[in-house]
Amino acid sequence: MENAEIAQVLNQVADILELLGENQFRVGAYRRAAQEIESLPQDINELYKQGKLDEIPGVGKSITQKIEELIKTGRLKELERLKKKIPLSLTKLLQIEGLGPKTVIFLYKKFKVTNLSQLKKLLRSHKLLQYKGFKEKTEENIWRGIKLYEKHKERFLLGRAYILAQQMVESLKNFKEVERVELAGSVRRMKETIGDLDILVTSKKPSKVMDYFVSLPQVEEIEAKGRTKTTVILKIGIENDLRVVSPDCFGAALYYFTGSKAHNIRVRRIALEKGLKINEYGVFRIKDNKKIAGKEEREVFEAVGLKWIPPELREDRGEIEAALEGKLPKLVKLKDIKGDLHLHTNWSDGAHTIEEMVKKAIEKKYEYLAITDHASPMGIIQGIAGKRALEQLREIKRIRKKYKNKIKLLSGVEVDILPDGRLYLPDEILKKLDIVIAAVHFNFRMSEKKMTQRIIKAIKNPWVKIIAHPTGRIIGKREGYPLDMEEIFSACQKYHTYLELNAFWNRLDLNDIHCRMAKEKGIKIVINTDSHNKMEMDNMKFGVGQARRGWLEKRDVLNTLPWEKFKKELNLKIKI
DNA sequence: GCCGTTTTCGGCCCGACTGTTTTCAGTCG
Repeated sequence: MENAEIAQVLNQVADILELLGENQFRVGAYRRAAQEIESLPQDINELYKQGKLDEIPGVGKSITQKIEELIKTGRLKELERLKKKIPLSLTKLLQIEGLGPKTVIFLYKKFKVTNLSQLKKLLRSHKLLQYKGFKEKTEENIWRGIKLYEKHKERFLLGRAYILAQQMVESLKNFKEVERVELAGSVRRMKETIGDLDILVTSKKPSKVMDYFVSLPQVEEIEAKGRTKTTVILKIGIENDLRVVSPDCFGAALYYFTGSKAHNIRVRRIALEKGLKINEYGVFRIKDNKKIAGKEEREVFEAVGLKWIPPELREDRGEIEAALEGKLPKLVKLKDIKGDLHLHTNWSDGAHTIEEMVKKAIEKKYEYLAITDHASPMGIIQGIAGKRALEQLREIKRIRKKYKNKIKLLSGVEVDILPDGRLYLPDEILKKLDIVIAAVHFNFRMSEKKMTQRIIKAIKNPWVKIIAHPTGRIIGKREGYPLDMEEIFSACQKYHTYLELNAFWNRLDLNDIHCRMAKEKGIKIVINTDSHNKMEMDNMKFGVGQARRGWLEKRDVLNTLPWEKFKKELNLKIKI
C-alpha cells in the first residue's frame, strides 16, 4: 500500500471516531499521523522494512501496528469494526459546509440519513423543524452547503484560484479605507489545490471595508459578516474570507491565516513551552499577558526562537525543526530561472510561431529557450515527425541567427515514449537536436513494473535529456501512472537525464514530495512551462512555487544555470 | 492516540461568527 492510501484509511478512522463522539484528541492523533504519512518524503513500505515506522512523528505504538496490518494484509480490522457501527458514507456528508459531526450523527440516528439524496428528501419534508436547535435558517444553511458541495466537489486548481485572488486583492487596494492588503491562506503557500481564498487588510474603518468587500461584482453570496471577519462565496463558487486587523497585529494575522493548520499548531505548541501564546493578534507572554510581537510576520517567528519560514514550507514537514536548527533551505526564486526548455509552437499543437515564443522569452529576460514540438504517433497532433523535424530545425537555425545577440535559441522535440520504451523518432534525427524531451502521452494503463521499465528505457537513450511530466497526472482528473520513483531517480543519476517539474497548474508534475525525494537523491530538476501559447510562459511561477514546496534550492534546478554553465552541464556542442 | 529539558499521567492551539440562545453549542479555519 502506498503512503496516500494508508493516510486515507487513517483519515477514515478519524472521521468515524469523530462521528462516534470519541475523544477529540484521539481523533486528532489519527489525523496527524495521516498527514505526516501523506507528506513523507520516502516510501512508507521502506520504513516498515527498516522497522522505523515509529520514527514518524505522531505515529506511536497503536498506529504503528495499524500501519503494519495495512501493509501486510491491505486491510484494517479496526476500520471494518467501526464501519459496522456507522456507515462510511456518513463521512462524505461531513464534507458539506456547515454540517459537522454532531449534526451528521443526529441526522443519522433520528432519520437514518446516510447520503446526500436522503438528506435532501429530509430537508424538503421539513421534519427537522420539530427538533430543538433547528429552524428555517438552519435548513437554509444546509441547503447552501449542499449547493456549494455540488457545484464544487473538488478543490480549485491553483492557477484559477490565483488569478481570482489577485483580482480581489487589486479591488481592495483600490478602496480608500484600505491601508495594507496581503494574500494569505493556501494560495500564499502555492498549494496545488485551493479550498478558499484568505485576504488580510488593515484599516481604521473595518465596517466600511466589509461593506465595500461584499459589494464587489465577483461576490455571489454573503455567508457571514462581522467586524473582523467576513466570508463570501464568489460567483465562480469559491469561498473568500476577508479579515480586517489593526496595523500592530498585521504580522501575527498574516502568519496565522497563512497556515497551514498543522504548521500553526506545532508552532503554537512550541510557544506554549516557552510560556507564550500565539493568536491572530500577536505573541503574548502568558504570565502577564504582555504582547511581545505582532506587527511583522518575522517578529512572530523570532519571538518563539525560529527563523522566518517561507510560506511554501509551512506544512509541518520538518521546516520547524530546520528553522530551529538554522538549517532552512535557501529556496529557488522565480528570478533565478534563466530559461524555459519545453515550448510548443504552431508547428505542432501550439498557437504561436517560433518567433513569437522567442520574443516572449526575451521579454522575460531569459538567456535561453528550447522549442520542443510534439513528435507523436497520435493522429490528433500534427507533429514534427520525419522530414518536418528537419524542416523545423532549419527554421529554428534561421531565427537563432536573427536573435543571437539577445537569446540562445535551442532546437528540440518532445518525443513520445512508445509502450515498449522505444521513442517515436529515430536516433539519427534526435542527435541533430539540442534538447530532446521524452514523455508518455498514451497507453497509461500499465503495471508499475512495465511503466517504470518503459520510462527507464527512454532515460537510457543517450540523446534524451529530459523526461517531461514524469508521472502523467492531471490534477483532479487523472491519477499519475504507477511508477517506482526510486528506480527512476537512480536511472536518471546514472544516465545524466533530468526530470521535469511541469509548471502548468493542472499538472505540477513532479509534485512537491517527489521534488524533495529527488533533491535527497541529488537529482537536479528542470522547471518547464510546457507552454502551448506565449501567455502560458507566465505559468513558470507555479512551477517555482511547487519546487519551493519541495524544498528545492537554486542549485537543485537545472535551468537556473546561466547560459555558459548550462551549455557545459548539458555538454551542448552548438556555437551561438 | 501521542508525548515528555518540569511530567509515563494528564495534558493536547485558539478565536470568530451564526443561530438559537438568555449563556451557549456547533462549525470553521
